Amino acid sequence: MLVVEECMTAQSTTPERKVRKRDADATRGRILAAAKTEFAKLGLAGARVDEIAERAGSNKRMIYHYFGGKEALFCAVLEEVYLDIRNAERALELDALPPRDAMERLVRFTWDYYLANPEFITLVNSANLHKGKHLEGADRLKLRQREFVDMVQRILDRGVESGVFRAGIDPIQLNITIAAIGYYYLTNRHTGGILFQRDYMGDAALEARLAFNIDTILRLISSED
Amino acid sequence: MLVVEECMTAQSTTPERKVRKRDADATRGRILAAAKTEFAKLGLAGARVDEIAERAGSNKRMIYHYFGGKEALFCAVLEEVYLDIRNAERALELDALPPRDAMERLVRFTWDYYLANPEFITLVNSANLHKGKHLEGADRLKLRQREFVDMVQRILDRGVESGVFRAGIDPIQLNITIAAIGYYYLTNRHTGGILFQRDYMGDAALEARLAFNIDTILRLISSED
DNA sequence: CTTAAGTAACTAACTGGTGCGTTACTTAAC
DNA sequence: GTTAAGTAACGCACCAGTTAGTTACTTAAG
Repeated sequence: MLVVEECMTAQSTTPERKVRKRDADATRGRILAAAKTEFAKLGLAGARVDEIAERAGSNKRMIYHYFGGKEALFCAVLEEVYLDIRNAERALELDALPPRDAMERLVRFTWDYYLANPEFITLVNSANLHKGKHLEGADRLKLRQREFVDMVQRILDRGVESGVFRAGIDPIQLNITIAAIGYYYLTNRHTGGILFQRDYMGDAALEARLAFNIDTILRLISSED
Repeated sequence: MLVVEECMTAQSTTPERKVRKRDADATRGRILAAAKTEFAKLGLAGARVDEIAERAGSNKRMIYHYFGGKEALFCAVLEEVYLDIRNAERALELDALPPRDAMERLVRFTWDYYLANPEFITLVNSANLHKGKHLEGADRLKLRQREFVDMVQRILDRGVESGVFRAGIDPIQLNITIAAIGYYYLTNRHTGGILFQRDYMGDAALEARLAFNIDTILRLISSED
């Protein structure tokens, strides 16, 4: 009710105020993690700011304090998950491997990463539903992306030089294809499982799909059969 | 078309009440079409029932009358768009083509269909965000899906028999891969355009991608280079 | 008359965002 | 070292605008 009950009892009234030890970075981090989970599960429109606050063990006010609003929080989540995957790819150090091994390792890694981080896929889908506008300001990410394409280009060049790959393959098209064959299978795992009516996410099915993907990519780039 | 025939000034009392000529099927169809557009653009949670009603030139009560609710309407939209694509594939009559031509035609068709019907992709993404539960009752669709897989199997068999395809290719894996390489490119066109920083949806880019996709599939299934 | 199609007004619950006060920590003057 | 002033972190309660779903009613059609 709107009954005004102030003025009196100025001090010492508020009985059960839970106060957390202060740690700005930790709170910010918990909010970001909770937002990642929530946005991944329900999308931007479906996610609830109250729910994110509660999951974070914080409150709504802090979300607005640290991030400015729901959409800005979504931007922060998106940039984080994209940087995470690009950093993980970089950590593979594929330049140190023979070209064929490097490529197979990249296909395997991409698949494993999607499988271990399903939020990434749904978050990217949500970003694209909103025409990518939440990613437009992420300049650091664009740089990382370019570095990644360059790395794939180097692998291709080494493979052509050593005769195992054919020449003229566009690293971006290859990149997109490597991502596509894993991403599609996993992003559509629910509708796929229903429509194809066969084991879709069991160990055997996942193993078979990965093998098919590796085969697809190697046949695409190999210089001979 | 959406011609609205108003019964002008029927009784002089309520001055501006627009009354539509009665046509249950047409109204149902307009609601379904409006819902398709709206769900595709904003997702299940982002779509607004009021907006769908307005776009349909109808009102909210009719949505509850014909479909029962927002989620049931989403189910109806989903089943419709899936049946549409499966019917279009069937209409290709690929059984009448030589196996290599049939496969190339299927890759082209899949790409063209996604390009011409971008709602299909975002609707499928939304369905999967909700774990596919809105598709579970669509039994007619499961049958169509199986027929489609069988057709791809027949093409593969004919190709093996005539020596142009290698043996042992799983039609479902192939199917998924054909869809994947087109779907991924288009569903992630916004983030892809931003991150790769090059022409992504221009005519030249689309043509190049289609060519790459055809090449990928033919290399995957061909018996020789 | 009866039935089904159609419409507008309504409501209860929700939701993103804020106002405003409180508490912990830092800093600097004395 | 003590303390007062300043600042950032935090929390509760609330609002104003939505939103899915409903009720009550009107009207076309057979």
